Amino acid sequence: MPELPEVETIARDLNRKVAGETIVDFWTDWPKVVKRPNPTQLRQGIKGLQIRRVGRIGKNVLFHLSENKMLLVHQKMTGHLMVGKWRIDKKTGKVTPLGKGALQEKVNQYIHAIFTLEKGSMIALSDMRKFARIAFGDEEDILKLPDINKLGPDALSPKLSVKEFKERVGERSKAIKATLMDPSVVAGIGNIYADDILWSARVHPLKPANKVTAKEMDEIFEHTQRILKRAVRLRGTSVGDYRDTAGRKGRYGREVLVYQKTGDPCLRCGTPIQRTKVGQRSAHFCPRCQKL
DNA sequence: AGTTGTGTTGAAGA
DNA sequence: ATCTTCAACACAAC
Repeated sequence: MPELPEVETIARDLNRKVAGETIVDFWTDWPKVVKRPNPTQLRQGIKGLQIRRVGRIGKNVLFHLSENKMLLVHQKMTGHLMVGKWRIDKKTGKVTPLGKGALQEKVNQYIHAIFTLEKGSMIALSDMRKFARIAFGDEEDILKLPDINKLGPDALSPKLSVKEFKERVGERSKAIKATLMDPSVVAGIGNIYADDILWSARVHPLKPANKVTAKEMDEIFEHTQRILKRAVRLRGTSVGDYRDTAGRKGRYGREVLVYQKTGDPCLRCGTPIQRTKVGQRSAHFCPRCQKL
């Protein structure tokens, strides 16, 4: 479940580990993972390009490459990029991690794409549910893709003011939780953090966004910043199968406030946490603290 | 053994 | 236009 803090962690790790390296090969056993152009063209086009820098916009990982090329990876629900070494059996498509450690864990074994680097290490995409997508091309074309172009401001962008946040979020009539999670409104907030943010701000997840008071909106903005930054420091959440580039878990999961804590006492008032549906996603909240 | 739920988000349907 | 539902896919838990 890579949300903003998880993607940020991965992008930073990658920048530290592979910036300056040259890509010499690409392999996949799941052609659909390459959204554009196609696996063959990606393989040919990316050979010999150097990774200049790795960054992030919303939940997209962006590799800035030489010759003004760009590689975009969206990890979607269960995807995560790792750096290490693997043996690829090209006949059976079986990928085996070399060496011991976290990369041996089952959750890290659903590898469907690998970029080989000049010095022998690899960037691998493990994705159990195969929702992740890769795009490659000229930087200007990649940045024009709706994946990037349609995104609202990044939730942690220093340029995002309370005023703009209020204007964008407050004009929607759908539930505040669904609005916070809508990437075209604000980019980066997913289910886990939306639940924790709304609990912290004491706002009911089903309250229509345009009915949220100015004061509540201030609280939501404040807690969005605070919680996401804290989660970045803790290297994200691993409730399910998220792992960092070393295949290791994040630590925010240990201190989740309400997400998936149905029946547990509210940390403020002790009332059991309830679970409901917003859209077709679960939402967890305290029926006493969080007002409609 | 079948049903239900799981992070995302685009596209289709209303 | 705007909101809701579904689909992509695999697996664990009940």
